[in-house]
Formats: sequence, structure tokens, C-alpha cells
Amino acid sequence: MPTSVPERVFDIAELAAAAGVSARTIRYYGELGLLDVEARGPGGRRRYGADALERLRFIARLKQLGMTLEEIGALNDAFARGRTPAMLDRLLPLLETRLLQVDERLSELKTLRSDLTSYRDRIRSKRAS
Amino acid sequence: MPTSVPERVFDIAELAAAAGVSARTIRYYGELGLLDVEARGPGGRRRYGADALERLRFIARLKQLGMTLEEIGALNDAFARGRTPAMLDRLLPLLETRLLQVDERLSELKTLRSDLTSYRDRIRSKRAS
DNA sequence: TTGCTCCTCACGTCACGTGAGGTGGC
DNA sequence: TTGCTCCTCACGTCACGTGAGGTGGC
Repeated sequence: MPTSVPERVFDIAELAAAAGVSARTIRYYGELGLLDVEARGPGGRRRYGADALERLRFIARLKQLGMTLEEIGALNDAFARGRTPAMLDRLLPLLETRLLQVDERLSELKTLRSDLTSYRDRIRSKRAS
Repeated sequence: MPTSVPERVFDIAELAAAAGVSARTIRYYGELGLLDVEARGPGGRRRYGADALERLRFIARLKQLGMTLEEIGALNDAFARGRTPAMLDRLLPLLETRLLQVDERLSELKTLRSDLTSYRDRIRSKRAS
């Protein structure tokens, strides 16, 4: 019964545009194994599904957190294989640490934001005078 | 009369520790002209003041914004020479753009934060079961 | 004098950017 | 057939990391 809805298929340029990265970045992530095994269309062209887009967006957020691509790969692997309770136990502190880092970044960004607005306002008042 | 309070002097290791960067990073910023002309102590060792620490912290925040070191240098120059109204006029839109980018990053980080907490909570509930 | 910290080259690295030269689909 | 997009090397770049080998201060 579940004649599954044909999933959206992207070529590398479409996927790049949707994810806001370059085609080269996508090929690079493929080399590193961060994206699922690449299916190829006619002419050897890479074909991607919607899951690849989600993966790219997740990678982007982790990168902003300051994680290296190697760490992101390890995290992905852990999630993929992460069925055992022991794995989950090791993942928990990792997530907690990252959460603390995110909160730190958030407060730093807020500081930067107020720096920028105060600069802006100082300039505006100088111009007004 | 203002026998100025002797300003705090840092060597490169002290400054690095205070700013949370490496000594190499400080030398590199010096090469690029991002830090003020370097005064040298005995033995050719670099000496820094409290202003260098502030500068390093400001650079760190701008980097988190995604600015390159070259752009940061240009911004610093603009501020240093920025006396003319024309300069101020050019700085304003730059600041506005950066502000928008900061707000974007803030919302992305908040998304990441909620992703992380939901992962964490999912793992916790699995362990509890 | 002995470590320790600093110095200057200078090559290595990470995450891609950017041609070079070629093939395949509309 | 003509562009256009994709492909695979492979070297370049940015922001440092990391020795190598040497000098100076506590």
C-alpha cells in the first residue's frame, strides 16, 4: 500500500543552492564520508535526496559550534551505530559539553551585538551633530 | 600632574593566556598589522599593554561573526582614521549589515541549542526506560 | 650553569577555492 | 553541434599549528 511518494532528487548544484554551500564542499564531505554513499546518475553525476539536505544543514550548525569535520563524522557514526546503551552513555556528556559551548557562544554574540549597536549609535550621533 | 598609573605590561605568553589565543596567533596578527606596532623588551621580546588585550577580544568577536582577518584589519583602519564624516558614512551600512548577520547567527544558534537539548532528552528517556 | 621562555624561519594542516582539461546530457 | 553542467586531478589559500635551531633572562 505505501506506494511511497517519489522522493525529491537533487543534482549537486541544486543541493548546493538549497544548503547554501558550494558543490566543492559537497564533494569534499562525500570524500570524508560525511554524506551517505553517493548514488550516481547517468554520466556519473551525483544524485542526492532530501536526507542529504538535512544532513548538510545539521553539519553547518555543528560547524558553527566549532566542531571539526572529523568530530562531526564521529558524532554521525555514533548516532548511526548508537543502539547500545553504552554508546548512549558516551554521547550524553558530549551533548552536555556542546550545550555549554553553545550557551557561551550565545552570550558572546550578544556582547558583540551590543558593541555593534553602540558603535552604530555613536556614529549616528556624530553625524547628527 | 597626571603621573599616570603604570599600565599593566604583558609578555606574549601572559597576553595569550588572558585572551585565550596562542602566542603564534598573536605573532601572526602582528605580522598582519592587526596589533599595534610591537614594542620590544630586553632580548627582543614583545611587550604588550592592556589595549592589546582589548583588541584581541574584539578581533575574536568579529571572527565569530565570520569576518576575515583582512576585513577586520580594514575595519580597524577605518576606525583609526575614521574622523571624516565620509568615513563614518561608509561605516554605518557596514555595521548595519554585520548586525543583521549577528541576528541571523543568534537564531541559528538557538535552533542548534534546541536540537541538542532534544537529542539529549531523547537519549535520557531511552536510558530511563 | 641549567631550565625556561622567547625568538625567527619554514613546512604542515584543515576546509575548502580555483583553475585545467575532459565527458556527457538538453 | 553548441553551450552548459558535471567530472576528476591537483595546486592554492587562509589562519594558524608545529617543530627546528638558536638566544637571552631568572
